Amino acid sequence: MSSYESSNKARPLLAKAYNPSEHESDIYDRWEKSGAFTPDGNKAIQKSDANPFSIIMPPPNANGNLHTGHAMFVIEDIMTRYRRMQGQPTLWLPGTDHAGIETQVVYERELKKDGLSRFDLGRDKFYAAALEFTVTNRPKIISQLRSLGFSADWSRLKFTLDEDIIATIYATFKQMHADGLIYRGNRIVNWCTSCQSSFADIEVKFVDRTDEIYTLDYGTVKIATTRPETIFADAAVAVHPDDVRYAKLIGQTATIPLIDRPVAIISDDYVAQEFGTGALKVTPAHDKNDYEIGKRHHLPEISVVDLDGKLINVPDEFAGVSVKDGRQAVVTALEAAGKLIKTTPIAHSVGTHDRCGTTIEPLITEQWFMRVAEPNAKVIQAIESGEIKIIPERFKKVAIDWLANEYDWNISRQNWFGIRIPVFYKASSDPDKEPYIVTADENEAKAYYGEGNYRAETDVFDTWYSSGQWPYATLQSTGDFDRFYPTIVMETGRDILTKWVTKMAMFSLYRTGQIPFTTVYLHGMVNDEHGKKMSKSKGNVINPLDLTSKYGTDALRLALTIGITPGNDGSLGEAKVEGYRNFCNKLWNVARFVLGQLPEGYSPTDPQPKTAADAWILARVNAGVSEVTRAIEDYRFSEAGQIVYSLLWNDFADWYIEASKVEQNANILYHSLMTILKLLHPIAPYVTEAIWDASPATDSQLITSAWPQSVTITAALSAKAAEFEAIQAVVSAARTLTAEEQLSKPTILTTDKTIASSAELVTRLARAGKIELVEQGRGLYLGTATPAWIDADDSLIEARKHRLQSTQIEKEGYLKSLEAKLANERYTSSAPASVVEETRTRRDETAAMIAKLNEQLQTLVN
RNA sequence: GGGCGAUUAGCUCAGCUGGUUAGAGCACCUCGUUUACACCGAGGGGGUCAAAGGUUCGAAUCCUUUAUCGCCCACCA
Repeated sequence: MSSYESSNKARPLLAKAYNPSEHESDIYDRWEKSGAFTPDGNKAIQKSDANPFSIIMPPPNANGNLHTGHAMFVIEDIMTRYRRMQGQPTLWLPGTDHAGIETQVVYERELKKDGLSRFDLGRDKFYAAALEFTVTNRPKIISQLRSLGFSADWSRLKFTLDEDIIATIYATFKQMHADGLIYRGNRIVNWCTSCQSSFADIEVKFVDRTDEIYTLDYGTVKIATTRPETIFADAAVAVHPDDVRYAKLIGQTATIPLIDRPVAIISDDYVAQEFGTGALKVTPAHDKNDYEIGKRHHLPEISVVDLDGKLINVPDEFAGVSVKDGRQAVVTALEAAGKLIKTTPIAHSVGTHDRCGTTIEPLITEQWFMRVAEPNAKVIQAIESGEIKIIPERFKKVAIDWLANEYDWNISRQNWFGIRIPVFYKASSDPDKEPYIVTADENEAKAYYGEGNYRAETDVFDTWYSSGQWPYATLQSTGDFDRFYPTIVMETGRDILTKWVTKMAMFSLYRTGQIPFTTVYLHGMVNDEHGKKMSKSKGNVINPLDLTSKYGTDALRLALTIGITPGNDGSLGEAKVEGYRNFCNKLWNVARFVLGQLPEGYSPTDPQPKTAADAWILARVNAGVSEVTRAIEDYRFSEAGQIVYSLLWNDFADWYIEASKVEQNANILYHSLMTILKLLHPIAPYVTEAIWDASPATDSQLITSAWPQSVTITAALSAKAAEFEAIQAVVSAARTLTAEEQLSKPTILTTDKTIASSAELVTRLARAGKIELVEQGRGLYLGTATPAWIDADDSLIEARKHRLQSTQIEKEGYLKSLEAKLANERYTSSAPASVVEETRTRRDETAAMIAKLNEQLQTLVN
C-alpha cells in the first residue's frame, strides 16, 4: 500500500534555479481557492477525534505598513500549517485594528494637506471620514500579510470597528458598570497636550533627562522644584514627620513667592528628607504623588495648566504662556524678586507619551476608570496555576507583577476616532434622573431624559479596552466560539505582554469565565544584522517586503524562524536571508534531480531499502520526522528548522543523492524528498508546494497533506544504516587526506569486507581511483574505526609523520581521560548506565585507533 | 532604586531537564566545470563558552560575587 495517491499531473521543474516570484502568487491563490485556510479545508485528512486548533492573529493597524513585527507572525503560520497537516480542525483568525489615536494623527495629517483640521469637520464627520480612510487603506496591509504566505482564514477577517465587535464591547462595559467595576472620577491623569487626551499609566514612557532644579525661598522654608511654573498651584509645603529641622514649623505657614500666598506646612511620610531641602511643595493638581498627599490632607486642587499646556489661574504676566516658556518667565521673575536661591542641574526621568513623545502633563480631569484589582486577581491565579502557560516562562513573573500592581485603569480617551463610551448624560438638572445612564442606544436616552434633555458621552475607549476583548469578540462574531474557544496559542511580541495579553486574559475571564488561550508564546524584537535595534533615526530599518521580493518569501520566513528564540531578540540581515534563499534553491535542485530520476509513469510504492545507504537515509528521515514533530510541539521552531535544513542538505543531498548515483532506489529517493517537503512546509510553504505540485504521484496540495509519522526502526535496518556510517567515515577521512596532500585518485585499502564490497560507492564518493581488499594494511592509515589506508609511498608517509604523531598524542590523551573516568567508581556508579556504556565504547574505539597508529608509526621508525 | 535578559569562533546566533573531544550560518584559506544545484561541491583554519569562586564523578548549562551591554518596572519633587 502506498501512502501516495496516483495521478498524472506532474509538471517538470524546468528552471535551473528556483524563482520565487514565478510561483508564489499562483500557489497562494490555489491554496485559498481550495478552501485550505478554512477550519475544514483539511477535511480529507481530518481526524474525527482531533482537537480543534485556533490562533487569533494580533490585529495589525489597518492603516499601517508591514514591518518585521508582523513578519514574525510566521510563527503563527508554522503552528497553523502544522496543525492543519496533523488533521486538526484549524482556524487562524485574522483581523485589523482601527488603531484609534494613531489613525487619528495620520488622518489629521491628511486633512492638513487640504488646510483642514478635525474641528472643521466636527466629531461625527471626522469619525466617518477617518473610518472610511481606514477601510480604504485596509486592503494594503492585508495583501502584504497574504504575500508572506500566511494561511489565515481571510473569509473571517474581522475589524475592531465592526458593529458586532462594538456591540460586544458595549455589553462588557454595561456589565462591568452594573458590577461596580466602572466609575467616573475627577482624578489626576496622564494628559498629552498634543494628542488632547488622557492616557493609561502604561502608555507613559519615562525618558531620562537632565533639567534644572530650582531652590526657592518660601519664607519660613526653602523648597526645591523642577517645576517653578506650578508654584501658583501649591496647596501646602510638606516635610517628613521625623525631620528635626522642620519639626517646629509643622502647622505654621510658608509663603509662595511672587504671589505671597501663605500655605500650610504639613508633615507626610512621602517626603524624602535627603532630597533637595527636605521640604516639598505640594501641587495636587499637577503631580501624581502630590495628588495623593493632597487627598490625605484634604488640600485644595488648584489647576494652573490647561488642556493645551498653557498656564492659567496665574499672574497676568504668565497667563496663556506655555509650560516651557512659563517656567523660564517664572524663574526670571523669581530671580528678580530675590527668591531664587540656586539653580542646579538634575538628572531625572520625565514621563512622555509613548506614541508621540510629548511630555505628559499630569492634570485633573473627568475620566472613566475601571477597578482592576479583582479581575486581575483571577488572571494572576490562572497564570500561577499554569492554566495559562507563558513561553518563555520567565515572563510569568513579569505578567504577575504587573497585574498585582496595576492602579485603577483609566479607560477613557478624548480623541475622536474610537469607540464611544456608551453613556448619555442628562442635560438638565432634573434631580429625579440619574446624572448618566449606560446605553449605546440614543432612543433609550431620549425615553429616559426626554427629548433635548440629554447629551452623549464624547469620550472613547482606550484602544486596549476593546482589543483586550478581541479573542471572544471575534469568535462570537464569526460563529466559531463554541468550536474554537478558548484558543490554543496567543503569539505576540513580548513588548505587549502587559498592555494586551494580560488584558485579554482579564476580559475573557470576566466575560466568558474561561481563559482566552492556553499558551502565550512571546517573540522578541527583530534587530538589524548587527543585533542593533531598528530605528528610523539610525536608518537601519529593514522592510521585510524588500527582502521577499529579492530572495523569496520562504527565505525570509526561514530567516525569521531559524536562530530566533522565544522572548529573546533576534537579528535579521540580508546575508541571512540570502543564505536561506540558497537553501530553497538547494531544495529545488534536489527535487529536480529526484523527480528527474523517476521512471516514466512512476507510481510510488512503499520504500524498501536495499543498500546500506537506503537504510541509512530511511533512518535519518525517520529520525527527522520525530525530531521535527517534537520540536514544533514544544514550540522550538528554530530547532525544527535547523533539523530539516541539515536533513535536506547534509544528509539527503550531500550523501544519499550522491550515493544514489551509484545505485538508485526510486521509491526511497521519492519518499525522502516528499517527507522532507512535508517537514519543511510549515516554515517554507511556497517552494515546498511548488515542488509538490511538480511531483508525479499526488493530486492533492501539500498544504492539506498529512503530516508524516515516524516508525520504529528495526535492529536490522539500523545495523544496515551503521554500515553506511562506516563508509562515510572512510570516505571523509580519504577526502581529507586527498585534499591535504593534493592526491589524485588514490587507492584505498581495507581489511573490511563490507567496505570493500561497496567499492564503486566508496571510490565515487571519495574520488578515489580504486579500492582493494587486503589481508594486511599498508600505506597511510586513515584513522578510522573501520580499518582503511591510502596506498602511498614512503615519502608521503614521511610527510604525514608529524600529523600521525600529533594525532597519536591527542588520541592517547583522550584515551587517558576516558580510562580515568571509567576507573572512577563514583562516575561508574552515579552516571546513567547508557552514558557509562558510551564511554566504554569510545574507549575501545580510541584504543583500537591508537593501536593502528602505533603500527603505522612503527613502520616509519624502520 | 528593584527586576529580567545577554555575554559562546572575525560577525550574527543555537545549545531542551548538567553527561561524546562545544555547534550552525556567514566570513576566511586551499582545491574543484564529478551535468540536480557555482544560489554549487570537497577539505581546512578559528573558541581556556565575560571574570573569579563554589556545588558535582562530571558545568557553557546549577549556585554566589563582579564587570560590561540591553530591556522592563519604580512616587523622589
